[in-house]
Amino acid sequence: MRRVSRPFRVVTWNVNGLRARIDNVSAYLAEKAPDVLLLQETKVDDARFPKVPFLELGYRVEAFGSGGYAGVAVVSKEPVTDVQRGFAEGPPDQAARILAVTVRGVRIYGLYAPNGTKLGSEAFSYKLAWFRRLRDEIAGRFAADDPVLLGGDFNVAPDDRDVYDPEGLRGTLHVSDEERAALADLCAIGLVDCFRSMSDEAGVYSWYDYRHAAFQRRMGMRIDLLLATRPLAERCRAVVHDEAPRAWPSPSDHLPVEGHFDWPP
DNA sequence: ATGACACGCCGAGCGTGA
Repeated sequence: MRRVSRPFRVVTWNVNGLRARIDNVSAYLAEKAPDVLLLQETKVDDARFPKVPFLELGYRVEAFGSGGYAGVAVVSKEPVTDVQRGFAEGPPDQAARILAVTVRGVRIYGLYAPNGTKLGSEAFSYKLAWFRRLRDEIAGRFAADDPVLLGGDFNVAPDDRDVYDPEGLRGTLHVSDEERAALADLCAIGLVDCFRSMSDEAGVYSWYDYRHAAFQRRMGMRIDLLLATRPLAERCRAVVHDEAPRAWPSPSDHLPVEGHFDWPP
C-alpha cells in the first residue's frame, strides 16, 4: 500500500486584529476549508483568543500573543505537534512573531516579521537582525531535504514585480536593498518563494493600503509569502492570492495567500 | 503631502502599522 499524496492547503493571512476580523476569518474558513491557516497580527493575548469559532468549524488552535500588538496563531484541521513559540534558542523576541508546529510531517513556521518603521531607525536594525536570527535558526536545525514551510507576513517585497510603483518606491520601507538582501539571505539557505516558482507575473499583491482607495486602484505589494524547502516546493501546485475577502465589509488590509501542495509525496 | 485608514488601547487621542 503506497502512501497516497493528498491535497495539503496552507494559507497565510495577516488579519490585522483577529477580534475585529473574526466574522471574516470564520466566513473564509467555512468557504475555503484549508488544512492549515497561519494568522498574523492577531493583536490578542492567549487568554482572550476567540477559539470557539475555530473549534465549531472543526479546527484546532495554537495561539501566541501578548496584548494588542503583533501576535500569531496556527489553525489546523489535523493534529499539530512540537509547538514552538518564538525563536527556539536565545533571548525572547520583543514581540510575539513566531509560532512553529509540525503538521502532516511538515515543519511549518507562522511568521510576522517586524515592520521596520523607518530606514535607519532602531526598529529597522531590529528587523534586519530578526531576519538574520531566523535564517540562522532554520539553517541550523534543518537539512535541505527536510520539508519546511515558512509562511507569513515578511514585510518585504522581494523584487520589483512585487510592488505597484517600483521606481517611485525604490529604497523605501519594504522595498529597500537592505530588506531585500535580508530576505534573499534567508532564502539562500534553501528556501523557495512558492509563488515565484509558479509564476513570473508582476502585479500580484498580498497587501493594499486602506488609504487612497489603494485596493480599487491596484496599488499594492506582495509581502506575504510562502517559502518552502525543495521537497515541498516541488510539490506546490498553485499559490492563490484571494482578493475576495479584501472587498468584504471591514476587511483586513492583507489578502489570504493560499499554498496548494500535494503532500506527502 | 505632518495627510489619508484601521487596529487596540480602556473610554481620547495616541502608538503603530505598511
